[in-house]
Amino acid sequence: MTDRRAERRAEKRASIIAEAWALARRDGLGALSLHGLAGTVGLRQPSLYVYFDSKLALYDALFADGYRQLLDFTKEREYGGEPRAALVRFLRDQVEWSGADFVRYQILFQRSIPGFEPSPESWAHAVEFYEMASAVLSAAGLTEQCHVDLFSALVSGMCSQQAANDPGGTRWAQHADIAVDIFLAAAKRRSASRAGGRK
Amino acid sequence: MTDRRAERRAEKRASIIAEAWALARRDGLGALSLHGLAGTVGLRQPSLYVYFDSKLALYDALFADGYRQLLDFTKEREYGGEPRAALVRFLRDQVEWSGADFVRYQILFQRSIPGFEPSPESWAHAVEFYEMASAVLSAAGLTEQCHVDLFSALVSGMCSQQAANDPGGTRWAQHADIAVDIFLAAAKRRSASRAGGRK
DNA sequence: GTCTATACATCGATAGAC
DNA sequence: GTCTATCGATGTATAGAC
Repeated sequence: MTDRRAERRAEKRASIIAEAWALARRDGLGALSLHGLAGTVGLRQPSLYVYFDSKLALYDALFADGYRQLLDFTKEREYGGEPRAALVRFLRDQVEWSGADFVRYQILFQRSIPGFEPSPESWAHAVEFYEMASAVLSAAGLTEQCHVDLFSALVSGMCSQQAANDPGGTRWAQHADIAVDIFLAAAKRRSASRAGGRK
Repeated sequence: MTDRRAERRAEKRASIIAEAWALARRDGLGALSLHGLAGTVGLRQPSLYVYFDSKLALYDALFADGYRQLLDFTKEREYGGEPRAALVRFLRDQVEWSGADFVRYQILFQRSIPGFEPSPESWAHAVEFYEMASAVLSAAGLTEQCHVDLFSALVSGMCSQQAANDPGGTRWAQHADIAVDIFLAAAKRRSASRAGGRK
């Protein structure tokens, strides 16, 4: 009985979040208002406080939901198998996923809302994702810290350019294989030069 | 006479812009308000309209001022001389410069203010900068379009990580030389494989 | 859980006196 | 060029009835 009630409540909360995404995509993340959001879900603005403690709590819910989407997306694909090919697919998928929704990218990876700081519970999702990502990198032989840092920066840059300049497209995603080649060659050279350093 | 008046006016405008930077750094770019800004420069809020047509015009002035700073910074350094070393210096300087001021990075390279679009005059500064930057790249032998795109994405990613996660530091800037090595090696391999393609 | 009503603050922008 | 005064809209949040 109480389960049923909690379930209804969770469904409604989810529908509010879904509308918040739509509204933010239309007007901009920073222009999101509780009045406007309430209107689109058939409520009055004060009723939103039944589901969210504050506006920042709503942003936090969006943040958590965005990472939840990213984790689902990443898990349902398999990045096992041949490591180099897996890394290429991973990179391309990440860049395309970022380009699919600019405001989602914005709230997950940019700090654009004054005063918003993700809660520890929401951060936990982010941490889980970064652990999955680094596993894919190291499986392909990208283990040197500086190479990992640079590759991460490259992923970040490709994603931001894709999201900002070619949303929904593949202008940067299409270079995934070349990007991986470049870095794996560097990693190989590095280990070779270390092995040959005795001469 | 009129020169004198125009000069005074320009000075005051510049001081308002300087205070706007300080305020945005303190409260966040999106939290900047004309009331607050007027207070810090010893004016009442309506008086700001003597210097800026609207709030978006103020953001546009910040955008133009930020690129002006970037152009000055880039021009006063010389990126002539040995091309590889020049590219390394260029990359390191750009990343450090981005990390020196997060809100400046934010307004120049991210789209975080709903409704703000730089004016054509302000965009001209941006274009001038990108022409300088691509000259440094091509001098070092980075001419393949996909390599240029990927290197640009890498610069963007290093700058954003530096600005967001280690402002004022060198955690990403210090990898400039390795980053350049990686890309120049790729460019060299590419041209070599093309030359040997006849076999 | 949803509503009405409202408090209370802030904001951008304009009008008009000086 | 700066001011006072004010408009009008918007915004978050709370109190209390149902």
